[in-house]
Amino acid sequence: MRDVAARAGVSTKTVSRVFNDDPHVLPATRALVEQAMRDLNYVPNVLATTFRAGRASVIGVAVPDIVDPFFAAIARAIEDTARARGLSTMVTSLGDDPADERPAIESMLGRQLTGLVIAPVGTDHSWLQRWREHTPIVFVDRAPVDLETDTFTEADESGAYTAVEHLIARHGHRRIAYIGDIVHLSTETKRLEGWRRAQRAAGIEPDEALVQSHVSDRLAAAGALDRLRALPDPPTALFSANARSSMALAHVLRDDPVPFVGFGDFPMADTLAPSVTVIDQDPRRLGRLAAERIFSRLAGGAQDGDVFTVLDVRLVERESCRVGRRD
Amino acid sequence: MRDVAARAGVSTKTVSRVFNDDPHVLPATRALVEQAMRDLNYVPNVLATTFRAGRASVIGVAVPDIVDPFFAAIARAIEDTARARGLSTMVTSLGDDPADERPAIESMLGRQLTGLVIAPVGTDHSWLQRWREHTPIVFVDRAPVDLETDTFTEADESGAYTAVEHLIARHGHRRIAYIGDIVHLSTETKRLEGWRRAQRAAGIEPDEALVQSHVSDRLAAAGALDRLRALPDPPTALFSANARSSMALAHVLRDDPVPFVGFGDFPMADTLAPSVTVIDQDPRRLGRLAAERIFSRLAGGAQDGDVFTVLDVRLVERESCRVGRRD
DNA sequence: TTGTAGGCGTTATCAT
DNA sequence: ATGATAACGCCTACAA
Repeated sequence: MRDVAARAGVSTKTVSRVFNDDPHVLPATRALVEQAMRDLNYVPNVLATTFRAGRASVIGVAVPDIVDPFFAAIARAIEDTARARGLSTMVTSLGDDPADERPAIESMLGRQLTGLVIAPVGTDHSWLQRWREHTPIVFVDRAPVDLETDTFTEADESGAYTAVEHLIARHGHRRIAYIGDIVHLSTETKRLEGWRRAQRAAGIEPDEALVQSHVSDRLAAAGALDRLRALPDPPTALFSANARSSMALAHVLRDDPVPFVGFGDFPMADTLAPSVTVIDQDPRRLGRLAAERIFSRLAGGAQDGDVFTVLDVRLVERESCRVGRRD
Repeated sequence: MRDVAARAGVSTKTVSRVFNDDPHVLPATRALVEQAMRDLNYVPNVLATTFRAGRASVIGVAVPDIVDPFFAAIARAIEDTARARGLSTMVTSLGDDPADERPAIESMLGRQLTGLVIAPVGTDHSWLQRWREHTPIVFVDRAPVDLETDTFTEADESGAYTAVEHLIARHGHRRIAYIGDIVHLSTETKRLEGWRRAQRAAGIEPDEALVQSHVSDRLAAAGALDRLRALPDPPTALFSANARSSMALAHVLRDDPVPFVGFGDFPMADTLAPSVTVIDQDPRRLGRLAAERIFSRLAGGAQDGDVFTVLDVRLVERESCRVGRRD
């Protein structure tokens, strides 16, 4: 910048002004500076600007796993929204272990981000309270534990209700298993509640023996199915509480289908045979809303307190809910 | 930091030393400073450190689309490798338009990254030359155009050869269509070469009428199939040159299967009916090697010039290559 | 072992 | 409309 200033015969401040489109620069001066910038192909030092501003023009995104298309879609939507405002995006995959969450997130927060979007895996978020003074923090998909902050989730309870109610009312099932993964997540507890409520509404007392959790891969899915089938009164249909479990189940059920509805769409769900009936979420919308919330906070939208927004979901009926019954 | 120094009754430099584990600090002094840091819960300003160092402790990742599991796996591997060394990762999705590539990448490079990994979509990369002086740049999956730099690709030509040779030698096909997407990518041109060579090796003259490109979604896949079927001598088998095309094709062929091998595994490929025979790549390995190359450059590994590494691929035989013939 | 001085590149403030 | 000065927080070089 100094070189540019020298070449144009002005001060560095004027160069700075030209760069920031400050109107208080004579057109002639501006042209001179711009020419000098071109000659030296000057690139402003973002690091210095950032340092001066005390804030990185970066939105942080912390999700369980960027390889999961659901979270990738959220990240992509945040990225697109951020880029439209000239910000970049920094991504972290948190992994499966709740204990790794805090250091991973704190290392992002230490960078003085413009904002942070979290889809958590942890069991406590009270430690985030002190960071909130510096950085807008928004939770997506999963609610925080022991912390109040902006949160965007999907209609977990009513979506699960819809799925289970569909199996009961439309397909006549009375024994419906619940297949889930990480029990402490708000998504899972809500969906389990929906599973219970749909049954009670139909006069069925939920049988906790039909609840299988920690189904995160195909092996676990096969194990869960074995346990269910060994029951004195085995289920005639399945409700899978998340896409990861659904994908594992779909594979295990490939040659021996069981009526089945999953929470969350996933790649090729509509191409499998049978195609999988799902509760469809909208991860892009989730990501966009989360990013926009950060910007509205920055613009002073903190006045209205924390928002807790629940997005609608809808049943996408395909084939898996009506495959021939077993037994 | 000033506050900590004041509270501990030392200079800021000593605080700095404590933070950086400088051995030249008396244990007593160290304890004093650490106590003060705790009291004030001091967090060092990464922005300032970064600025001072002139380099952000960040690895950039530019891929066509982070929602694509193949690129997400590359990004995840880079992230894991980077994090093991205390670096963060910044991700950009480049999108489909080659014209958007340069500004997207330059906005990352302006941040003085530690290194940048690119899976490009563009048609020219000569402009990257001048950035290379400041930042190690590594290409993955796809080779750069008009630029020499470290590159990690897969065995595109021989992988395609293997796939097509399998359809010819094992399944007796002589009319095998090529279904691809973006023609100018090195991956696609190499795979097309492999498609040609496998046929010539079997005494078949490749028929360019069997080449369909721009198959990026289901609609395009259906159109390509229609055109192929309208041929006087339609193909009896298909080779899909990338996972995106394969997923689209698998959907369109769902109720009317055609013998089919795809380049690149994809989610649920082994669960579809028929399950899809693919050439399996290893995106995690690609990502890890790319990240490690950046670190070895930083450590002075530039001496050995640019590397151009080609990773092996292997055929994963499933069902789709041997479904009943159409004709 | 500890402290002082100075500068990284940019921009806000206050003059002119 | 333009410029001089100082400051952001940290760390290197050097001095004590």
